[in-house]
Amino acid sequence: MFNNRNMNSDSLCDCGVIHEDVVNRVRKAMPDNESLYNLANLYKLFADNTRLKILWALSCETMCVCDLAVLLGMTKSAISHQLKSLRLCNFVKYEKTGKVVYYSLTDEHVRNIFKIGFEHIYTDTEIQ
Amino acid sequence: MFNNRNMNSDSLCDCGVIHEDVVNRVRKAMPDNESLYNLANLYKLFADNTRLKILWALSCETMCVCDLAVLLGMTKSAISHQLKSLRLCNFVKYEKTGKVVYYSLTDEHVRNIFKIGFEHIYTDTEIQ
DNA sequence: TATATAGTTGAACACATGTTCAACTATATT
DNA sequence: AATATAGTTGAACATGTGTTCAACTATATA
Repeated sequence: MFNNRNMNSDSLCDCGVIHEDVVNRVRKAMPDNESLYNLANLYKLFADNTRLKILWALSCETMCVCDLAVLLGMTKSAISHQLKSLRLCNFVKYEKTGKVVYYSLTDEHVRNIFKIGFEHIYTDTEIQ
Repeated sequence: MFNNRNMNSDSLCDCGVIHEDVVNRVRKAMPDNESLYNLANLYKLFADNTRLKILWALSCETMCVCDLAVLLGMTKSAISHQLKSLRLCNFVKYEKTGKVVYYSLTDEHVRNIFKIGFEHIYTDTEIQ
């Protein structure tokens, strides 16, 4: 996770600029590279089936690692690795009680992102 | 893009269920696999730096492939490949005028998704 | 103290994917 | 008709990344 591909910033490009004014205006309007990098990393967390299911499950109820493993039919190890990514980005928090670690969502952001995502899916493709 | 990893659905898991009632409730509340799969694919489009920049640029102005290539310092080929993915998911539309192909956003969904994303980034990490 | 279970971790592996390259189409210009 | 430019496409390549496996820690129980 969280790796950039090489962006070749001092760029010789294989084309003449068609609309230099447009390019200049947009260049000024673009967020800085760090913000865009962080934003891409945020979406990466939702871009994997396993993590997406974990997030959805936690948006329903607090669950321990075993619960999630059984729900998704995967090993505790696989789940734990993904939970680590989600923890590092502040999407989930956890609480240890005896041997069991309970995970839950940190805040409402995840639910909001789900909502917006579903809106797109169900607006233009099937159904409509 | 758009490949699923093996989900091992008829699962022997290496753990006993801790809270079977929780698992059952959540299982019922989960969207069907196809919806989650589509949702993950949607977020994948935002999860790459190049595509993210293209989308942001197009959220500012209509641009041709050359404009985008110069803006991002990449080859037309690289840009074109990414635009194809964005087209297939109905995020961008295009119009050909002579030799030039102009791309723009299909609707407001992209801007909405950006907005929600930035909200998360600037709420819990840096700043405050 | 010995054993069992919940969970984490790092390395290895296999697969997914973004970029490059070369060849191609389509339109415009000479 | 020949040439130049905008853009697309498929294959090859290199890199990124999710899962597995084995070893480990921590807590609870016998």
